[in-house]
Amino acid sequence: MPEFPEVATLINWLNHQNFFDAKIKKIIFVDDIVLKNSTKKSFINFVCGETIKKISQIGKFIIFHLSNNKIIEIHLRLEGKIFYLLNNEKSKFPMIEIYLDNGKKIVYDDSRKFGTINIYNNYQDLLNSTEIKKLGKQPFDKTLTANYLFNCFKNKTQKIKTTLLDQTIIAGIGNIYADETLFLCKISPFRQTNKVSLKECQLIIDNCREIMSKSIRNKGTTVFSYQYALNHSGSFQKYLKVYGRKNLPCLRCGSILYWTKINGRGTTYCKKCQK
DNA sequence: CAGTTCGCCTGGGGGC
DNA sequence: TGCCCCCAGGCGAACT
Repeated sequence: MPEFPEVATLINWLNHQNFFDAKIKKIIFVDDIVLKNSTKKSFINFVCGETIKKISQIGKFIIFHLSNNKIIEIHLRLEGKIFYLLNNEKSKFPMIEIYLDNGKKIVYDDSRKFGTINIYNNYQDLLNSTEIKKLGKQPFDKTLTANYLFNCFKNKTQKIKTTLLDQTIIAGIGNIYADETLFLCKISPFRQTNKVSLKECQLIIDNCREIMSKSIRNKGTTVFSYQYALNHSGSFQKYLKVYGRKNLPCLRCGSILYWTKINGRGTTYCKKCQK
């Protein structure tokens, strides 16, 4: 599932494609369920005739900046993908195909239909939107500090695993990087959030950044069907220490890794190493 | 109000 | 080989 490093990889890839002067010509919908604040008709009216200027990231959100300051905001959720294809190429589960006047198309592909797409008249409207406004710090934001985290954590009694997935605190951590970060920090996913020390807050930030940087260098983690482009997958799964390794020996102490559900999320951890 | 559970959705993997 | 069941999970809504 795309988390911060996978979204960053995708955006980096897209920004290296050459569609920035091409005009959007027509849109074909297979399914419009991902459109949240527009209809097929208003979406078509909004984007047709525009060009894409650049693509940026906020947490797990992908931001398409169009001509005339228009914005398309995409969240891939679990299985969403964005492909840049020749007109005669086909992805597996296309939902929206955006045809450009250069013989190619941008395809939003999503087998589970969980993704979301919103449109905004300008960047400020995007920043004022409920889903963006409530986001916390991004992983590499300089203002993400131990003190900030400690302050967010101090009144929380829920398990730290749940808190790390809370996008209003750190925007971009998902299930894989939450488990990996806690393992590196030697913190049990069951630990009550307000029992995490200031020192451990710094550890969480450092380890989270380290894993995410390494993941981005490896073009993300491929589990299930993640691809950042058609037939291009990441390879960070090779370096995962706990996620997907249930019942395998801990790479630090050798004891068997446990798997459980915390707030409905699969969680793999080492009972011995993580306190 | 904080914390937890539910439901959205469907391909694919496991069991038989 | 085919069929059934159920799991995967981000996040908003509903619930406790």
